[in-house]
Amino acid sequence: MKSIEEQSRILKAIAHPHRMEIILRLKGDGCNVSEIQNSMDLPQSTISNHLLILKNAGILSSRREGTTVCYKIEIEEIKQILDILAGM
Amino acid sequence: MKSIEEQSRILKAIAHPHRMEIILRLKGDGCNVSEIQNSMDLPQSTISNHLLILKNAGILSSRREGTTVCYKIEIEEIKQILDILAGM
DNA sequence: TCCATATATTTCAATAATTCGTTACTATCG
DNA sequence: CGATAGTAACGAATTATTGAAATATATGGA
Repeated sequence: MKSIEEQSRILKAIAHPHRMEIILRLKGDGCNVSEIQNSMDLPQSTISNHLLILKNAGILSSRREGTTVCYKIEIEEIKQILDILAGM
Repeated sequence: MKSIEEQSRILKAIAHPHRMEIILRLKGDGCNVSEIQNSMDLPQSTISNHLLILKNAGILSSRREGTTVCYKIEIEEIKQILDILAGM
């Protein structure tokens, strides 16, 4: 069971419009960075930065697949939280 | 259905250890500010500021009861989200 | 009205987050 | 090996958040 500090670090990582969009995209099939970039009108470095923040928070993992990198949601509960928010 | 921006504004308001503790206290019976202050070792102005942030986000409402002020959680979903986090 | 208690507001310094251009790395292909 | 595509890291400018002291306001009672 995580401490309040850990819980709030996770929440803070999600609590940003761009990062929420990124997670929503990863919830479906989308996986590599280019796809995310193409669907969001932001510079590559900005997307990469947000991905790193989510990864450092333990929310995403990444693995290289040849020349691209595939990101994936590691914490199931994150999806539940986004679902609750989406239904508000 | 709220926009991503609105959703992230709500999340951002919760995503702070002090504010999460405040919400946890309000989930139970606790209600007025002094009780919260006494159970958390923080200056009054700090608590008051956090309460304001939560109120501005629409998460809490307040009503005066004589000399004290009673706060209450207005968004049920917030409790669900905290429950999910607590179970992680 | 004056006081004591409860809560809110203002304000400021310190710190942290955000964005994005540029540069560096990594893997594949010819 | 050199070129190219995908991604990460660096660094600087801007903006947001945090915590707390000082101050203000509200309420009820003497």
